[in-house]
Amino acid sequence: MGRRKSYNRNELIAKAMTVFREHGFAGASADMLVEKLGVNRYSLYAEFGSKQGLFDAALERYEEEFVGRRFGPLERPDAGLNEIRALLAFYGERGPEAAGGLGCLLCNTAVEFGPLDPSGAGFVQAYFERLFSAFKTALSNAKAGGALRPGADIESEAGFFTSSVIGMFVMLRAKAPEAMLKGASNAAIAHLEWLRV
Amino acid sequence: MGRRKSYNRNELIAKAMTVFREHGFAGASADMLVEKLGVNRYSLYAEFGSKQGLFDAALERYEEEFVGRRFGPLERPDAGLNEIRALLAFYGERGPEAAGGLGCLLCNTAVEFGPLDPSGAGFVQAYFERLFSAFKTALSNAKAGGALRPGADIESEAGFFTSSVIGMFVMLRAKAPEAMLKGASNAAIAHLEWLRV
DNA sequence: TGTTTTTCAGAATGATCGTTTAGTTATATG
DNA sequence: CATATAACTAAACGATCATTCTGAAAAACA
Repeated sequence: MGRRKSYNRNELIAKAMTVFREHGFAGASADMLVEKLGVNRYSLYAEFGSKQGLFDAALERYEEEFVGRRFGPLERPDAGLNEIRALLAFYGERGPEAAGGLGCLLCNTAVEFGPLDPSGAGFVQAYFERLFSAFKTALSNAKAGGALRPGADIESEAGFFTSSVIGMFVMLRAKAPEAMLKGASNAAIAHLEWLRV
Repeated sequence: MGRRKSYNRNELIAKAMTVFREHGFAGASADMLVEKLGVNRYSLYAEFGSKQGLFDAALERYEEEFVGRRFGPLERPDAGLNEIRALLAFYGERGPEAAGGLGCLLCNTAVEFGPLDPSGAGFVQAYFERLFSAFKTALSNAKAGGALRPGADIESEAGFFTSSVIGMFVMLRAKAPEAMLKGASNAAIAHLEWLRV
């Protein structure tokens, strides 16, 4: 039995999420990670194998925590239009100071890497599918309960809401003017209310 | 009078746009730029001063050509809902194979740099303002001509359409499933038609 | 033809990159 | 207390980075 670890893996991943969210994968150097995570580089490589390995762990954690927290409510069997509305309102109310220009890590990664998937883990595609599916689930529930306007195309509406929230993530990331963000959320909510019968 | 240039500045910028669009700023090395632009590195630095200078020229060109081409129609004094519809249809019909997973250079840059503006030229903020303003112009024209549903909040709708197209740019960039993209465009168009009287 | 000027081709510079290494330190066990 | 083991510290490694430099080549002019 040798020297005990003076770091906690989960804490490292949590800090890494913030660094990668702010700087991207390419913009976050190993030196920066060492400094901001407060751990020596030997332990970083021992624990995660590589910078890419740490990045993958951060993406996975982000999916579980952040995406799960925000989109989980839409995935519940009893989810409906109210859950969608709460989500849209949440993002619209945040304003440019919220999350300090970080945006969504998975959305940022989608843009940074484009169609490439260096680790082959498919985090970005899974993310898109999850958002799309969450909206479809909630809309389908609303339809089954007779709460959705007849003739509403669930596939289209789900794609629409997915692209709306992704657009909001980009605006949050780049600290776009607040009027744009609030407008985006308000109009999306108005459209949602129109869908409701 | 000495040796003549064997490169054309405008051609270099056009090629640079594609390289930066695909790889981002950080992901495009000087070696890569030299190779793909077909020019020697001395000329590159002589012409643009730095990699950042070339990048800025690419952003400016992109704004003029691509953003101008797509959003220019919305900025015309006679622009209305038809121009918005054509724009949404254009992006929705492209599919994941279009533009080879490139997305929109300015949108990609917004995500890559977040709130930072290394060159201080404000290209990203100007881009957001332009998109927002273009939608506002077209919607205002429609309202003035009595073609817009009474009570429609132009600021909200403009923010909404801005976030929708930005969301589509991210989907195009990351080659998201085609159903999501088509759905996003179709629902946005349906919403636009609902706004029309 | 020689000279001057500009661009090209390739190498070099100093710094940074991701990752590994070697010596030291801290811990548990016998 | 001595030993073995694991983590820490700091440096090093080989490669890449953006930018500059140097000699060669190409062009126009006298």
